[in-house]
Amino acid sequence: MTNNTPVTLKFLAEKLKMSVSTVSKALNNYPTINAYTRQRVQEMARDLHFTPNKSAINLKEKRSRIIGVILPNLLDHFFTRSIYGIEQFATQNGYNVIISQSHDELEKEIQSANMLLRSRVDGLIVAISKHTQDFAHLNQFENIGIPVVYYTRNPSFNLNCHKVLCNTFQGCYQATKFLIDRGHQKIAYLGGPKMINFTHDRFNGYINALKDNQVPFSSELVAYTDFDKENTISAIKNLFADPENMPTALVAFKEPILFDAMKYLRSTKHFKTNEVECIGFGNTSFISYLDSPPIASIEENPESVGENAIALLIQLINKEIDIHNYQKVMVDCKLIVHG
Amino acid sequence: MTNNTPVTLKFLAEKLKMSVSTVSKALNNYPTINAYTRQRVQEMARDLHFTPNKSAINLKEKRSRIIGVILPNLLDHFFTRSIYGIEQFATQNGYNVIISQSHDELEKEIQSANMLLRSRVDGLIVAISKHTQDFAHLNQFENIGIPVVYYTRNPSFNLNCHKVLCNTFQGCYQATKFLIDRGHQKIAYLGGPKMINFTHDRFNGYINALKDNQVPFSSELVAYTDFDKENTISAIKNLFADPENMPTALVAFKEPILFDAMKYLRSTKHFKTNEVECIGFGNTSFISYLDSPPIASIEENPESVGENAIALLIQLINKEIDIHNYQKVMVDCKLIVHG
DNA sequence: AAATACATTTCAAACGTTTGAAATAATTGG
DNA sequence: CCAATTATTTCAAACGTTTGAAATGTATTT
Repeated sequence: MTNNTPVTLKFLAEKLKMSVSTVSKALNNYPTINAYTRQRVQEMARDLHFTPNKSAINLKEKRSRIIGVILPNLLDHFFTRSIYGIEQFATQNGYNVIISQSHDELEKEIQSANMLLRSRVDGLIVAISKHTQDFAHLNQFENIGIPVVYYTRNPSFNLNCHKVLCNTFQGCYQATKFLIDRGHQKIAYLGGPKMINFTHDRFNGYINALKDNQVPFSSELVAYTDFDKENTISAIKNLFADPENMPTALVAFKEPILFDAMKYLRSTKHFKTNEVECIGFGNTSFISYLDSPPIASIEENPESVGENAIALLIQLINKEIDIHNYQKVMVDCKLIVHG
Repeated sequence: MTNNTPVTLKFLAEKLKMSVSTVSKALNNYPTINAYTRQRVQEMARDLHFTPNKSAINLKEKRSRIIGVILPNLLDHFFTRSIYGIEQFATQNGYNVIISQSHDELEKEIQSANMLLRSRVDGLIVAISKHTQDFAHLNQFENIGIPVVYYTRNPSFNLNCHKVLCNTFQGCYQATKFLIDRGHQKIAYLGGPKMINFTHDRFNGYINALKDNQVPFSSELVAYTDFDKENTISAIKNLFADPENMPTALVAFKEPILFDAMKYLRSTKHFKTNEVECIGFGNTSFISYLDSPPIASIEENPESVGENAIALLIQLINKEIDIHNYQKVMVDCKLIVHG
């Protein structure tokens, strides 16, 4: 059953007793090929299950129709959802996607970059690891004309790159404003790792919402954590340390962290009265199953961020935008108020 | 800054005034190449950022070092976790992974398959769509010698394929046994769509656990649903219809469905007394945030399923196992009891 | 000094495809 | 019926790499 001579153009040509170029042109519907010939070739190709060899075509055409994606982790909900958008858009436009996880390690990110460079991807989408300070492994791509789009996590100090970002400032501003409008004056802010660039954008959204609405700012209402539960709890303890001056609301930089915080608060007497209204970034689908859900979520639209990233990348590949005409695309967040 | 003449072997050869083959062999550490020459070549390659063109190598070596993965959906937690395992294992073994979503549609699955076939993937891992009855688009691969491994979702009636599956029978048996051991005699079973093959394996696990422990089976304790919330609730209503004969425990085929069920039950008086103990397949990380979590979860080890699939695939690619010597690998589930 | 052995480099073909130029065949017009 | 047109097919080079065979260069032996 297994056919061991591969069905190539040459093989078809021999079967049909014509030249390789005729076969090739017939399959590609060249107008100079006689209609009857074309039909014969296409029939034979179908019958023998001819499949053009992409490696050969890539070599000839100097492109791969493959887009590389490097991201920290495939378990993070944000990235999973963005990949969903990227893959879908890519397929619609005739591209394949190769995904590579850096596990938030620089060394693995470099390996992934080199692997994708060898594979001659037509473009690269990357969410950098939290340790990435040096960009040589990523700049290689642009140096040989392969466009790179940074999404979400990006080099904050380096302006010379294409970026697609959540408008996390706007999201945080909106959430804070929402809480202010509900009458809160003591809104705590629980920020994320300071090495991730958008941590600061979010903080600015918070600050600006306070300022624009004449709510006094207090540094005692601000704490930072990372993804570790212990750190989150100790941050929360600090925020809620002074019984005279308890926050009545909380904005947190990511929902899983918020859930840890809320779980802890619920375990203390303060929260039982339900006076702390919480909002986090994410909009996890599981929220509907929580007994005491956050009052709202900041939906970051990861699918849309992914789609915008690949849409921009494809424009760069097609040279509809010059590779050095650096773009910055912002995708707005949306405040989702729960039940 | 942008270098427009690509750095190829030929380019290096001209720079170094030697032949292309010397350069190639020097870079590949051929012992016949003089040590000094090798060093000169490797230095020049490094300085000029030479990157071998994989398309050319693929064409020459008749392989791509790419593995294709087709799965229904990148939002399903099971698949996301399995991809995590697949990608990691692939990278460690020098393979890239191209992922393609079928969105549970046959038409899209066929498109994905054809795309991956053209890309000349070295092997294919596939979780079929729930509508896949005909396998022509997947059989193409084996017909030209490209191995295919089915994972999780697989053609139940077709024995002639490689399979890697969760031992969902064992998982369901274990869960049911656990509930019996806790004293339950009326254990309800909420099954999934009947067109997914392992639905029946799970049911058999349930049935066998009952039988082996002399717990009477009643068909009134069994209902089926799909992923739709309304269907789940109406199934639950049926299961808990008779106040004289209420189940005291529940095994559900997937956690999100279980959560819908539990939420509904909680909204009725019966559940407030907490007499219904629930277990579902999945072990979602969010369980720790639920106020009334399931008593246990059936961990399906998706990463391990993914890893087993790709490990088998690589053995098939390397012809360590004959492509027609069809393998069936079972990955055990583990019952996780929640604190 | 010729013969032999060994080290090193180069040649040339191949992988499967595309494509402009050249060749050939078929058709038309005068 | 020959020249001019047009239609159709084939040639040949190219994409970047690998690799066995052939060629060249150098050193050793007699």
